[in-house]
Amino acid sequence: MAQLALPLTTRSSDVPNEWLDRIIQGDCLAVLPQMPAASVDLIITSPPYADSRKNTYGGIHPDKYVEWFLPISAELLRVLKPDGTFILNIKEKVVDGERHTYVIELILEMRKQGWLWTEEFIWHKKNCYPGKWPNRFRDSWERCLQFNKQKKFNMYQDSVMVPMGEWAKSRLKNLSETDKRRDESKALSGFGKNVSNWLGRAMAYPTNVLHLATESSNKNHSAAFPVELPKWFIKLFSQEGDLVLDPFIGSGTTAVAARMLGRHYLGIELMEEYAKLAETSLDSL
Amino acid sequence: MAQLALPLTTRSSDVPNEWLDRIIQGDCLAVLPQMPAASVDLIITSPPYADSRKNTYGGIHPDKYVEWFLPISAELLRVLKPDGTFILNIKEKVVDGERHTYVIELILEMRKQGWLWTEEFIWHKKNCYPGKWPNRFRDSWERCLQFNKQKKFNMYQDSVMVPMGEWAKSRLKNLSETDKRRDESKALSGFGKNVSNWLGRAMAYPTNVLHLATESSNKNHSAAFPVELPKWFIKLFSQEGDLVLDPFIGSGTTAVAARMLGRHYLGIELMEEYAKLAETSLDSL
DNA sequence: GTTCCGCATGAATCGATAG
DNA sequence: ACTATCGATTCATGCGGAA
Repeated sequence: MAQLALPLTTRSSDVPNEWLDRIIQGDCLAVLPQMPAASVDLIITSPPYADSRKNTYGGIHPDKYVEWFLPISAELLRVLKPDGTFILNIKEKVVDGERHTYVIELILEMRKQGWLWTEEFIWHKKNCYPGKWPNRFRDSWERCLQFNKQKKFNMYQDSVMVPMGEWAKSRLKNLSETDKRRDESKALSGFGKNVSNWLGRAMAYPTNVLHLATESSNKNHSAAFPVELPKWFIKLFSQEGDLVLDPFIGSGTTAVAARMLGRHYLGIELMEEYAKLAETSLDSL
Repeated sequence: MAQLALPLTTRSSDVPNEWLDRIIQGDCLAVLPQMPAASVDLIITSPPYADSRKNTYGGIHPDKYVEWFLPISAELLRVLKPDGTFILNIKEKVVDGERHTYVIELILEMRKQGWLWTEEFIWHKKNCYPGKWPNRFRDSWERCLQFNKQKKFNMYQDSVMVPMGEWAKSRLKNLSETDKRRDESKALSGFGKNVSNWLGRAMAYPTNVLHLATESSNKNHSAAFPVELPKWFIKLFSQEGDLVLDPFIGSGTTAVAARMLGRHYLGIELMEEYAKLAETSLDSL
């Protein structure tokens, strides 16, 4: 098991150590029922894609996807804290010339389980998979579905603010260098509320569209899910010391992101090969 | 009625003149049944959004949206040619803290009518509505759902190719995310305006994500969507002389786009005020 | 002519207030 | 309690006037 290397500022008080900072090799449907209820602050995962090829690992047939996932989402609902969030990264495959409906059917069924479908973020993959088809362009986006247990949940918007566009740029450009230095030092020393307010105007809250390139470096894992994606959601929906769960951790991206941000993690992975890969990724941090 | 001003190279041979290049004021559910079957090459529309407020025009209650739209989509299926395409621009509202499910329910019901859900394009609205809320970011995207009658349909991919020169160049530099997106959108929307600038550059096919700003200022009545949006789909799914239908034409954006591209149009609009506005827009072309 | 800057303007959403 | 209306919040864009 990977051991905790980076210091963490706080600990989730109500979760036994055995559920913290580990990669557990096994079927999440067998592991999750052993976890205490309401113990996880954030769940983020990218489950195996639907695949009609029979012999592919993790390939769930599109027609069976909803019934395969529902028992898992039921367990996730149980282990999530009331004010926690579940982010599901998913995209429907093209089957027989059509977008398959398993994702939208899953949303409807999860709502029946008690999940609230709070939001749908778009991950725009700037360097998407190349290719050309006669009746279709390259698919350059995926859904990041946000589910919650309650209308009130933890959200730390300030942690993901981004630089503003044109307006702030031109305003900042007009400041002389001295002004900038003076303002900066003022803000740092805690004085000059006006100035720090003003500097704060250079930052804006993001929208529900994320622009991230996929990572091509890691050829071992098929799902090219960039570490920036879980990092963004972890910053947005958890605090240091919180517990982040990924029931399909694959090569460990979510755990790496969590550790980099000082959060506890729990990763579950069915395939031994991937579970080992995840531990290796964590050890090299 | 608006008269045809720009020359058209060809004409749809099998559609009576009375259905060509007109804005018809009336309820599309009353007008469409009078149209010949299989007469339209492309349908593109942005129907009234769901709205729970009683006194708003066009406000369909979210819970009634699917049953309101299905009779219309049935007629659209009838009038569309077998190799034609239907583009539906739509987005779900937030109701009681959740994304409402009427859009995804509509997809499932339209498939039962015989529509194929071929693709889902994302329209990324660069200038989305401002605002701040404790549990939600600004919504900066809408769905453009593509439906077809057959797996084989007309698609003219070359007509929407984009230059990759500028985009590739900016990738090498360390531009901000906003700058990168701006360059990309400049390439998309600039096509057709400054074609000479792009001559000799490498061209690439676009993806299923469109970056376009909404048009707000200096228009008496705000156009629902930017004219570049219907233009893009009209170029992609029709040829000169084809017939483009918009059953909720509003201020006439789709008709303007069609005429600019040498396609026939038919616009239907319930509100007299908007129907007149659409004719005015067309006359000023 | 250019470039720069100020300003109004949105297919929104939440929370409080009022019936 | 439950529903309808209103005010506050917020930022990318493009126009028009000014340097």
